[in-house]
Amino acid sequence: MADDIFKKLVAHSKEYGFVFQSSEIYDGLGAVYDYGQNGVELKNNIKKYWWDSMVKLHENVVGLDSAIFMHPTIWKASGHVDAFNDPLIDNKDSKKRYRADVLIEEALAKLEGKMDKEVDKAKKRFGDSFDEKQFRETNPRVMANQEKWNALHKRFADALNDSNLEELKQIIIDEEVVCPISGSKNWTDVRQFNLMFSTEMGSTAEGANTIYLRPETAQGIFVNYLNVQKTGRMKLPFGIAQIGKAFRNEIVARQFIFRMREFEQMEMQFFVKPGTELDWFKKWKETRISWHRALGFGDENYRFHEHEKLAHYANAAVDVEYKFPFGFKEVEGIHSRTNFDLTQHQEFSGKKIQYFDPELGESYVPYVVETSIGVDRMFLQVMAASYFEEELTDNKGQKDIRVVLRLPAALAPVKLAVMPLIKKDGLPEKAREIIDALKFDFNCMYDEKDSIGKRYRRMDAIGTPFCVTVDHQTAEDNTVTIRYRDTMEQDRVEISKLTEIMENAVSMKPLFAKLK
RNA sequence: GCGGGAGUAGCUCAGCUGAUAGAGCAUUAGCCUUCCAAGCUAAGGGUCGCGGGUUUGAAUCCCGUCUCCCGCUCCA
Repeated sequence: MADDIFKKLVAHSKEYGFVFQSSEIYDGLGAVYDYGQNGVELKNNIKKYWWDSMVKLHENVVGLDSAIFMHPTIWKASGHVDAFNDPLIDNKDSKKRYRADVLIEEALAKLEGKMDKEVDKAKKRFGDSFDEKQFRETNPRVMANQEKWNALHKRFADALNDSNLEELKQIIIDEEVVCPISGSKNWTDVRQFNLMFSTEMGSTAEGANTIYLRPETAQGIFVNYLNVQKTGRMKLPFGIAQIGKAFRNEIVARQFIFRMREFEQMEMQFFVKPGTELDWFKKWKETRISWHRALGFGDENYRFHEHEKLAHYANAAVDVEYKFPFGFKEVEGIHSRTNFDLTQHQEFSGKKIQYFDPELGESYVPYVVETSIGVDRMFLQVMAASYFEEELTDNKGQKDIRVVLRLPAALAPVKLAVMPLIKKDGLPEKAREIIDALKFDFNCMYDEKDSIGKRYRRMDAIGTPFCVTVDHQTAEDNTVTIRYRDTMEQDRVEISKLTEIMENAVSMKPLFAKLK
């Protein structure tokens, strides 16, 4: 049932130019998607709603746009390099997963065991006069094993050094390593499980450095903390907001645009005095939920999910979850990140990252409260919340399904469609005149093809909140009809009033008024 | 990653056990003019995901591969 709606939503997103699979004509690229002509408008509007609510509405929050490429040491400091960087291999029979390097180390240990056994035996035989070093260097069986060990060890070290995964697998095959559970040698390829994408910077092979595509935008804010604080003369508490792309090489990326390998984040890091972070955490929690609720998708569809297990950097964490067709899922996270990140960067960079508190007369590393929302998840949430299939009955008693995207007007990709009732008698020209007057302020669309009812439905499908129709009366008194997407009702209004009507209707101000 | 299902026109799908690729909607052009889809006429659009194999002949059978969906697993 719910699944059905989700499928329809995916199909609708494609059919009406919201979301396309990346590289579709080449069979697609896993978990990467493109935004189409309507999708990009909706996405931009979502970003604007967030950006303005953060940066414009808060005197002490400023923006930033940091680069995707960053110094590789940043990811050591943040913990991303060590956190998840192992060569893994699966046994196809037991379906158990092992670290390939550990399996090889065990093979090495086995050889060591063999040699030790020989040594022990000899020790017993010769007693006190036994010279272990000499024995090891002369006994043919020990020497053979030592040679094997040396060769294997070198091969292993080289493979690790070059991150040569094929070689690691070959070692496991050559050493006839078996799975302790299934006892089989039926292995998958060795895969490097690193959530970060890497690339080379520098055009010559010798001079090239491995750098990573950022797996989160937050670090770009932390490393610019001093720049912004000093040049902006910012006083604690203050925040830095950023919207940008991040990349994660997910093992399992699923559910349409919910979990993608390339995605966009809207993050705000709020720097506070140590000891006050939990109060601010609470405050931002309320602010953020009110931002979601202001869109009018129903308060009951949102809930908080408090984290019990906390990440290494956090002392409090909560998710804002929305009731998707496939269940309650996270759209935003609010985390109290303590002073972990700034302290780490202070250590790794050797630069002091502190704030001089004029009240206390002393310096400290600020604590951080983060709000982090996925643009793409938010996009999916808005689509899911707006998609309706309405059953209508026309005056002949015929049943009919109307697909309508009840997008908040401020977010709608197209704000206004202007169309001539029929495409002659000067009506098209008049319609274009109206568009020319409005197109700089509102995203408008012209349509003259097919019956007026059909054109209204097309606009419903992409969530256009208003349709203006030019008819024969327009030439007489300069009025048009304006038809509302949600009620399907219409009013007759003067052309000269359209700008004002539209301005009020598509403004984000009413949304902002509801924010805490 | 494992298991299951799927991939045929822009969308939704039909095409049974091998023999010249279909429908509805959508699109384009023309006619008609009518404020809530489905009026008339015509047209365009698919080497049936891709590669290989079996066969006189493959959308259909076999193998591989890619992508999507569901479940499990993994992870923040």
